[in-house]
Parts: sequence; C-alpha cells; structure tokens
Amino acid sequence: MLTQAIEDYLKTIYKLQHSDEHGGRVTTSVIASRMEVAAASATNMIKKLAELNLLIYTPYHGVELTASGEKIALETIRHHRLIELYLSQALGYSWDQIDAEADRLEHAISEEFEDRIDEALGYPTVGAHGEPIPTKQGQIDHPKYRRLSELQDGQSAVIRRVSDRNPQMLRYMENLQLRLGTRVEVTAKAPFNGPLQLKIDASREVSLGLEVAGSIFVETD
Amino acid sequence: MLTQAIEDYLKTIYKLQHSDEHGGRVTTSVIASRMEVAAASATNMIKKLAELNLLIYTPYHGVELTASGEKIALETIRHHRLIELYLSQALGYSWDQIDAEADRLEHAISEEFEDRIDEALGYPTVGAHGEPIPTKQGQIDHPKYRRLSELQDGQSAVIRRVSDRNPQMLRYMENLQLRLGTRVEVTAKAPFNGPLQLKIDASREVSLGLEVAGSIFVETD
DNA sequence: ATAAAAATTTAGCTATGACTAAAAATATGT
DNA sequence: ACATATTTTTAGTCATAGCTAAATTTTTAT
Repeated sequence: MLTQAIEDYLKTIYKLQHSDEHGGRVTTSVIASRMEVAAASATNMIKKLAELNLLIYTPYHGVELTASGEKIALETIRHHRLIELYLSQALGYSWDQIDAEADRLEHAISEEFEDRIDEALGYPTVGAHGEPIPTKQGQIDHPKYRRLSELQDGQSAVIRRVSDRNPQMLRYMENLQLRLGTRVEVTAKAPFNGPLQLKIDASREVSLGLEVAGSIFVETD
Repeated sequence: MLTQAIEDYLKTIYKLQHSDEHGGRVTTSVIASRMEVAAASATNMIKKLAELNLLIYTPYHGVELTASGEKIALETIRHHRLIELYLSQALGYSWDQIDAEADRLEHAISEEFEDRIDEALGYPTVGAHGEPIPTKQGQIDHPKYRRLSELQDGQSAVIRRVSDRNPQMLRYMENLQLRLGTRVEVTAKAPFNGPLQLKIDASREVSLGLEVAGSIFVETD
C-alpha cells in the first residue's frame, strides 16, 4: 500500500528532478533536507522505494523515478494543487495558508473527491500559485518562465507563477497585490544585487528585494 | 500528540457510551468490534489512553471517558459531521458516500478549515444524517427520538435522523426518498416482526422491513 | 458450587518510519 | 596524490499500532 510517507517522498523527488537548481542529480542529502528528516531516514526510505520499483537507486549517487514512481508523484501533486485551488477559490483561503492545509488533505481524499472539486473548479489546468496541474492521466507541461529578478531595466511582464516555498513571502506578495496575471515593469535596478524598482499594474511603484523577485516567475511580451 | 488512532478510539468510545444498546458499559470487545481490530489491540490502546488520562480503565470491566477524553471525542465528531454535511451540501455527495470520506478527512483538517466550512454551511447544528453537531465549545444535546419500527399502526411522524452505519441501507433509504424532514405514516404492521406498510409524504406506499425501520428515528406529533 | 464457555489481558512478534552514532565512500584542496 | 572534509550508508534504537497464541479472569450453565 501507498503510505503517506511514500507519497510525500515521491512528490518531493519529482519536484527536485524537475527543478533547475540541482542539475538533475537528486541526492540523499537534498531529499533529506527538503523532507526535513535525517539523511539516514532518507536512505532507508529510498531503499524501500527502490525495492517497490518506484525509483532507481544508485547508492552514493542519487535516485531517478521510474514510470510508476512518477505516476504516483503526479497523482499526489494533482491532488495537492487541486486542493490548494479549491481552498483559495471556494473557501477563501489566502495564498500563504493553502500549502500546509493541502499537504495534509492530499493524502486523505478519494478519487471521488478529486473529481468533484475538479468539476467545481471547472477543470483547471493551473494551480493557485500558477503551477501546472497534472491531468488525471498524468500529463503535465513545464512552461519556462523567467524570474522577475532576471528582467532588465525597462522590461515589462506578466506574473505567471510564484514559488510557494515560503508562506511569509507569499503573504508579503499578497500585500503588494502581486498576483497571477498582474503586469509589472522594472523601472530601475540597483547595482551589486540590489533591489529592483517595480511598477505594479502601471500604477504603484515598489522596491523589491532580489530574493522575492527571484521567487516570481513572469512571461515577457 | 494526538494520533489518528487515538482520535478514532475516543470517537468510537464516546458513541458507545451514548448509545442505548450496551447499557452504558463500554467493554474491550465492543470497542474492538466497532473499530474492527483484535481485542488484544483494543486492550493495548485502552491502556495507552488511560495512561494519557483520556479515560478511566477498570481492567476486565470497561472504560469511561474523562473530561479531556470526551473533549477530544467531541472535537473529532464535530469535524466528522461538519465535513459530512459539507460533502453533501457543497459537493453533491450522496448519503451513503459521506461517512467513509469524512472518516479520513476528519483527522487531516485544521481549525481554520473547520471554521470556514462551518461558516459556509451557516453554522449548522444538525449533520447530514440528522446527528447533532457538537459546538466548538463541546456542547451537544441528545434529542430522544423514537424508532420508526416502534410506531403503532396509524401513527404519523417526521424523519429526524437515520443511522449512518450501513451505506447500502442509506442508499436504499435515499432511493425511497426517505429524507430528513420527510413525513411518514404507518398504515399497517405485519405480525411476527414482519414489515410495516409506510405512506411517504402522504402519497407513495412502501413496505419496509424492521431492520430499516429500526434505523430511522422519527419525531411524532 | 464448580466446570465449561466467553471475555480479557499478557507476552511476544511484525511493519512503518523516524532517530543517533559509527563506518564507509566520495569529493575537495593543496 | 593524498590528507581532510563532506556525504552517504550501515547498525542499532525507539514509538506507534496492529497481530496471534497463551494465560488469566469473569460469566454462565448445570
């Protein structure tokens, strides 16, 4: 049977495999740190997942999901993102609250529940933070957006996705009304990795640190 | 910490204490059978709950919840009944599906979630099967309804609650349109524990077995 | 009253998934 | 190249919550 822990590990590994940060190599320590467990615990679980043919494990070198491991990861991610969207659309949750709630609910819901909220939401393809929602068949695309921090002075773009890693940062973005679909223009960039000056919705101007700007993904025109 | 298993046991024990079937004495075997675990497993958990001061345990004679045990039981039951009602009202679930889904979700939701569905439902006091919903403060009343099977020939009553124990029976009741608030009249009673003849909503007539009639609780005029 | 039956507890085992400490393998810096 | 640092794995523990089999206690029937 699929335990909650198995689903959580597979989800985490999938996300690591598809993040550009680690160059494709998903190691024990990276998994352990994302899961907030000791490295030894991660090794144990990895061995178990390899035993279940959910991933390929090369000791000392990392893991790679098999097709069935990826399937389960995508189902879990689909649950998570549908629940997040439902929480924000139907129950009025704010951006910073939905991830923690969905982390628990994603393991508890049935296919029936998945189908019903999918329908209630009108079969969405994009989650509350702009993440693609895998289809029931496990299809997903990975649109390449640029980080707001990479834009040059004078460039304009539309917010398409934000990182959901830090709830406090999400609250900060919400306060600034930096939402999906919001148009932003970089009106100045301070040197030495300094903040950038941002015009939001062609009206308000704010100064935004690089860490926040790096967590906002935009589509340029 | 409160595990899912602890919440489940406390909920079950609370319901057993307040059911008229066992004369108040809640024994290991009754708990084990309701939880669908071996008697030895129930003994283990009972000892643990006693250790946590959630119940008083008299070996070989049964258990009784303490105030704090009852508090947790009522919180769990409140979660369960709010979720059930939300599933049927907001997501269109049928009577027979909500219990199983709520059994899993009740352990996964936050206070935030509880508050939001409570609000979305308009602060209900009665659950989807007619059960009272405990307040956030743990208040609950136990209205005494009569079983439909106890009514005499010619008596009329309104359905106020149904047992949620058997999903198939719930589906059967739904098919007959035996719902909360439905008026029913016993037009005949067959002898030797035979079926009773029922007039539903002053129109359709059906023959109803005693087992089903015993699972329907009514208010007489 | 006592023997048999039923209920309950104890003893010992299993799986899951965490942990620490120690050992082993890999990576890095001079 | 090789000593040191870092990463990873192994070994052994713990808590949770289930199980079976055996022992014990309570209940029931004669």
